[in-house]
Amino acid sequence: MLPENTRRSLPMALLHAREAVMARFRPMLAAHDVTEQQWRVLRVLSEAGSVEATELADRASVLPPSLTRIIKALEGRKFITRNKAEGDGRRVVLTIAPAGAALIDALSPERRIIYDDIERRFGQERLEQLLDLLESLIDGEG
Amino acid sequence: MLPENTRRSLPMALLHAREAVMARFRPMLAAHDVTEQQWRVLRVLSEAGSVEATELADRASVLPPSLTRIIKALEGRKFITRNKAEGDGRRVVLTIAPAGAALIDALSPERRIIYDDIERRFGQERLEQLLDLLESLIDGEG
DNA sequence: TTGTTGTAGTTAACGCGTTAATTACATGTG
DNA sequence: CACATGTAATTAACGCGTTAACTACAACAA
Repeated sequence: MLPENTRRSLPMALLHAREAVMARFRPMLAAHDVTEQQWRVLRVLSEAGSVEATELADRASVLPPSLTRIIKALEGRKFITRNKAEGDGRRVVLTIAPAGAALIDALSPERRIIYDDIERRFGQERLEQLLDLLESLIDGEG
Repeated sequence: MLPENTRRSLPMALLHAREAVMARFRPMLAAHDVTEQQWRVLRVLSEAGSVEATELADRASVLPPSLTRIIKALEGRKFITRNKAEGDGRRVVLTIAPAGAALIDALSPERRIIYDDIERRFGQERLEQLLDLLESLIDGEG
């Protein structure tokens, strides 16, 4: 059956929900001149150290063409470094730089506050339930 | 508490879930040379007939600058018509045109099949549950 | 070695999201 | 009326998503 109104349309609901959540994080990122996608890339590198471009794109949920642009931007600001992989001239290895790690650290407290606030307002149990459903939807449809 | 991995990060989960769902609809829209946003605008106009730009942007979840571009594209293909509101020269009134209505009708059967398939695979009860949680998240955070 | 096939990244083109600035018109105040 | 303020829509600028095309390098076979 077709959704009779957009509010009960799954794609629309997912879009709005994401907008609502990201609205809380956007000001923080904007204040440090980092886009949402750049932030995801930095976080992955921060957790993993050095990662090859393909794996980085996958883990940060960014498409290869976007990653190319993001790398340029982050490298220009000395947040990351870029090197060719030894043994395979096609591959590129990205590594977090001190300035990038510093940015992650600087934003962590604020991130935690926002996360905690969402969890408190929405309810921890329902948040887990929502994450379970989303995870299942992703696996079932992906 | 900060999510320890991206899979349990709410923004990331919402992004992936939406990607997974939209992947089912994208080929249909691409086959008719309509973007996701153009499709949303058309659907709103199809349901409501004539709508002013501001309300249309709101109901289709599109920002005003995007709507301006979308209107140009849809008007160029004679899917909609654009007129100034009588009594207020600033406002713009959009109306669905026959070609636009025809596109909606042409895609409806396929839409239904996709929706039904998602509902069947994910489970109708869990779908309702997910929509409830999303709605609540939107209201609580928006 | 040469040619083919495959893979990793990049570039290009187009559309949308986002924010800020701008234009056109409306409304209110003096 | 003139002026300031407010509102609707557009334009501009920049970045990302998406797809396709392209470059560079690797692997393999003849």
